[in-house]
Amino acid sequence: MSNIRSSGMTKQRRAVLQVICDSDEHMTANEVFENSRRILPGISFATVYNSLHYLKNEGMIGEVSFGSDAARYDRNLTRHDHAICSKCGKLVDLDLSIPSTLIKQAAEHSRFKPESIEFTLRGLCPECTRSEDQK
Amino acid sequence: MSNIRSSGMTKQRRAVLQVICDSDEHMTANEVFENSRRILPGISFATVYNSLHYLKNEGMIGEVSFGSDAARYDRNLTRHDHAICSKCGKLVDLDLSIPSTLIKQAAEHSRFKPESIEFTLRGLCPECTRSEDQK
DNA sequence: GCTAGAATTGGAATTATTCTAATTGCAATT
DNA sequence: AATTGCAATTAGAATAATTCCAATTCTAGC
Repeated sequence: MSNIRSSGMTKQRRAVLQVICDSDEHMTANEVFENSRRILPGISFATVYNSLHYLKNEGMIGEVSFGSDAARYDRNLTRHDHAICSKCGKLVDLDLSIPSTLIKQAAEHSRFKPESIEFTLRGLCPECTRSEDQK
Repeated sequence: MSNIRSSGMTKQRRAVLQVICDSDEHMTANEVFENSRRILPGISFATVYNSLHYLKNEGMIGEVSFGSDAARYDRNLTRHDHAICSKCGKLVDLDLSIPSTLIKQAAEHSRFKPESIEFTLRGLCPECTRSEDQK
């Protein structure tokens, strides 16, 4: 039962979910913790992690990560892609239409049973491109 | 100068590079450290990280990461894609031909200056698919 | 209401990564 | 060829990220 009223939905988990749903950002676990404390002052870091894992498993939030930085969590559940700046680390969402032939190709090559697919562009964000040009 | 003989190529960095080039795996920093110690017993963990970052910047090794696990490093420098098992975490390389229209689309949407692109398939690996079926 | 078992929490421990003071090595100068 | 000053590199120590597991809280059956 992945409903907001389902039994597993404790007040801690609801607080974590609310924090993520109220933000446009891709937050780190630490940022989620800081914000969750405002709603539920006694919540522990471990519980935030438990909640993030739970909510991810229930399909209520998404997790992304790049390089060796901390993982990030967001409310965007629809399939989407990412662009990440190789200089400042800025992460933005993209909506691309991935050809079904590409998915088929990937599934065949890997012999995996596909669940989801994702495309990542690495490059310079507009701000960093500008500052590179000035050099 | 990203040459194996360039001045920045210290014995520590050479050891780290050798470890990665001698392995088929996508190793964590910890695994690289363990193996580097065999070549250069006194090397520190921090130096392994420094070396990994240096080698990555020089384009001599690749870094990938998924979810909140540790980042992984590999020798495969050619552009390639990944499939990751959502159950056991197994990571395999894929070679897909990404249509140039997709790259253009991504660059336009994000307004980023593209450097590299990557496609990720999440799903069940053949082994996990089999064990799921048996349930 | 009581009890056993399952689910959840959070303090403590572990693991991953970065910071920065100390060291090393190079190149210009004597 | 030794000396100096500077920049690059190293690695111990600190910090940050994540997980473990004992204690606690729920829940269902009696």
